Amino acid sequence: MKRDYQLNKDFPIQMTCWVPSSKLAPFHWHHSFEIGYCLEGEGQFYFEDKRYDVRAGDVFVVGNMEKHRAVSDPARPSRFYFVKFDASLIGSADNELLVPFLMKTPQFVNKIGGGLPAAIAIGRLMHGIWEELQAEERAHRSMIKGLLMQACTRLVRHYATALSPEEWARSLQAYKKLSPALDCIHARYHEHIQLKDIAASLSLSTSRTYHLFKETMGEGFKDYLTKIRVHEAKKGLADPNLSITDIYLSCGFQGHAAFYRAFQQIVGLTPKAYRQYVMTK
DNA sequence: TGTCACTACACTTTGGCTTC
DNA sequence: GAAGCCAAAGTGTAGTGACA
Repeated sequence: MKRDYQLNKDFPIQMTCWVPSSKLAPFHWHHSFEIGYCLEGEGQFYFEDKRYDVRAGDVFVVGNMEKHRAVSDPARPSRFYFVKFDASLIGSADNELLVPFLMKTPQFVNKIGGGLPAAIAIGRLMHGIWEELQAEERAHRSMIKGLLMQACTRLVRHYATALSPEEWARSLQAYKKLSPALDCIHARYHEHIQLKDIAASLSLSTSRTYHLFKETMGEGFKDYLTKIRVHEAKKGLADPNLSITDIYLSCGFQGHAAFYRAFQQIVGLTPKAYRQYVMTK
């Protein structure tokens, strides 16, 4: 099934049933949060430098802008439910539910093994969301939101033991504080924005903003901004009618050299090679 | 149009320190 | 503990040219 990363602003949730290729694809990422549930088969799931074996029943937690990719075992291809959603969908009700998606420490384990109670419960909830999305019965959006919040609550309870209450509260507080800056970046990535602009939106110094950003997001401002721009460029490259020049200019890159370097560094392919890769899929 | 290479310079990042 | 200030180091970008 084709993966489309555009979420409906009206109801920002999307679910797909996906079979990863047996060939290792380039890393991808998105602004939305994501929960994956392996229905069957085997394979591997990669997050930057982390690698997890995949079995039926496993649950995977993907934070926003977290680079990830999956590969199927050729003999036993894996099949997943993936639900993507915007933070606004559940954050407006209870910000604490977002914390498992914001944990960026190297010790964080993205996988919840299939036999664990949290994975079993989340698997049931994912089936429920899928059925609601297929049936589209009256008030299905409320039902889906409820199921998603239950799934996030299971994640919160599962991961609660990984952090002390103080660390948990600090993580949440930092995200709340940084939230206007993240909104600003996502609204203005195509402009020539700088750290000082983000600092201004938070009424903090650039130095303090840098430290806050790094602590909360696990990476620097520039890296985060470049990832968003490359992500948008990838979407543009999927359209053969757009020239590469138009694409990089519309994504906020000031010149072709900067674009090519950033794209190759993050995706591992040149823009042209990536376009060919997408067209042959 | 796409890619690569180079330089100068602006900007970001980092760490230490101070203040509140 | 949170936040700001500062300076040095590191990094990225703009601009340009060459080549396929």
